[in-house]
Amino acid sequence: METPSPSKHLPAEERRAATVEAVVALAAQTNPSDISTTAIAKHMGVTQGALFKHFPTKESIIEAVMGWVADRLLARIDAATRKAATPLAALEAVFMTHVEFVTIHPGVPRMLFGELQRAEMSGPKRLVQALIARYSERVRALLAQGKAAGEIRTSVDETSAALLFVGMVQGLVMQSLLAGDVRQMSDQAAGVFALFRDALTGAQA
Amino acid sequence: METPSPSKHLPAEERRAATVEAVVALAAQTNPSDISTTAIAKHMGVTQGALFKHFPTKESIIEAVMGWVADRLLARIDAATRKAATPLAALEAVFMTHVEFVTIHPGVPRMLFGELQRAEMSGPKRLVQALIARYSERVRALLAQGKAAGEIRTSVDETSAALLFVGMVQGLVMQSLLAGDVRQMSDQAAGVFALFRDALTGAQA
DNA sequence: TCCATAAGATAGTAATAACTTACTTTCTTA
DNA sequence: TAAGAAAGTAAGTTATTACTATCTTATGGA
Repeated sequence: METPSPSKHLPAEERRAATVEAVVALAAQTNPSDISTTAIAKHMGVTQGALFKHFPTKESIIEAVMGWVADRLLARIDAATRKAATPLAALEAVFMTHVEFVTIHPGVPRMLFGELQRAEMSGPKRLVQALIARYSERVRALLAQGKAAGEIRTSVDETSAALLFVGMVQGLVMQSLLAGDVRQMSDQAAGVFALFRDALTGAQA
Repeated sequence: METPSPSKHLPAEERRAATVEAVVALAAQTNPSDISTTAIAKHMGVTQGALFKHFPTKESIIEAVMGWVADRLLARIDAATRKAATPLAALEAVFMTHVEFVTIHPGVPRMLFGELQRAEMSGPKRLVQALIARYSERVRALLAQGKAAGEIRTSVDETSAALLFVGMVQGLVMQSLLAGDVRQMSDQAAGVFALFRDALTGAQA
């Protein structure tokens, strides 16, 4: 379970990074809401108190994790967008990239959702809201470009389509939770996106 | 916050029902994972220990809540199905009924999702899995009927469409969490379902 | 080589969790 | 109307939580 454990002492920056990765790894197996600081520390092969040499609070750890997620996910989908030939192809690439990301880090969507439904406005929650806002903005932009390029019907409501887009990911995540297995996601993703594309382009009966 | 409080002593059956309703009410405002037995009891105007006169464990309380949800939700969507003229109309009625249910009980989908991502196979989790299985089965049956009636393209993959269906609800729930307001859901629901219908029927460009 | 400091270990703290025990109040009914 | 059962209270228990104070060890530069 523990990391290969390089040396016992790590410079602060690396220890912080290792902490974030430990949380992401734990979230893949455990309910995010009962990831304790003790569990994080044990996963890193370090005592619990040591964590607080690098983070003032547990919340700041979660905040770092959310920042990590936002950076990585947005970078990936931006890269996917750049490589795509058309807006519609970009939407598909973004979707597949997102699904792949979730497949690699199955705990991430659970953590995002968990933070979102927190009642009080915490630092982590703010980061998640910002991430989703930026993500939706990109999806909407691609939808608009697709309309301009004549790839997408102009009658399509962009707000609804963007919501449907993120809903598809949520649906796949839920399905993987039901099956207790994350690998099938990629297969199902193609079929689901095909339906989405039909809705956008106007499918043939 | 507390219930109008009828009398201090309630027969066991009513107390159990009141407990379930208290949890559902609390989940609307609080993160389900930190609904304590103390909070439940306080919301009912009763001491914490009193709960354990009626439930052996906290898990059994959650289990009762999940049973309550399954009964009510399935009854509602079955009623909606019966009233609808065609399979496609039934799908829309089921969707709108589901959204309405979530609007009335905003904490319910959070609880379901929270139980689903529990690692160990608990009693509540089993009930949620059963609920979703039965729900998906109904959706799939309507899709098949729609195909037979010529309302839905035969090329539509039923598994993907069913997944998309539940994903739509998830997406709406996430959106309501972002907005911190559940009322807009019903409005957005119509637009999202319109896209879904386009995908099923083959929309006109 | 030695020492200042960064990083970690050990062993605490108070708060809160679910659950229990011993006792009391209310309701039912013979 | 009195007795027994059902329902509730008050005050505990143990375990776990995030966090901290004190002490030890490893690392890198002069």
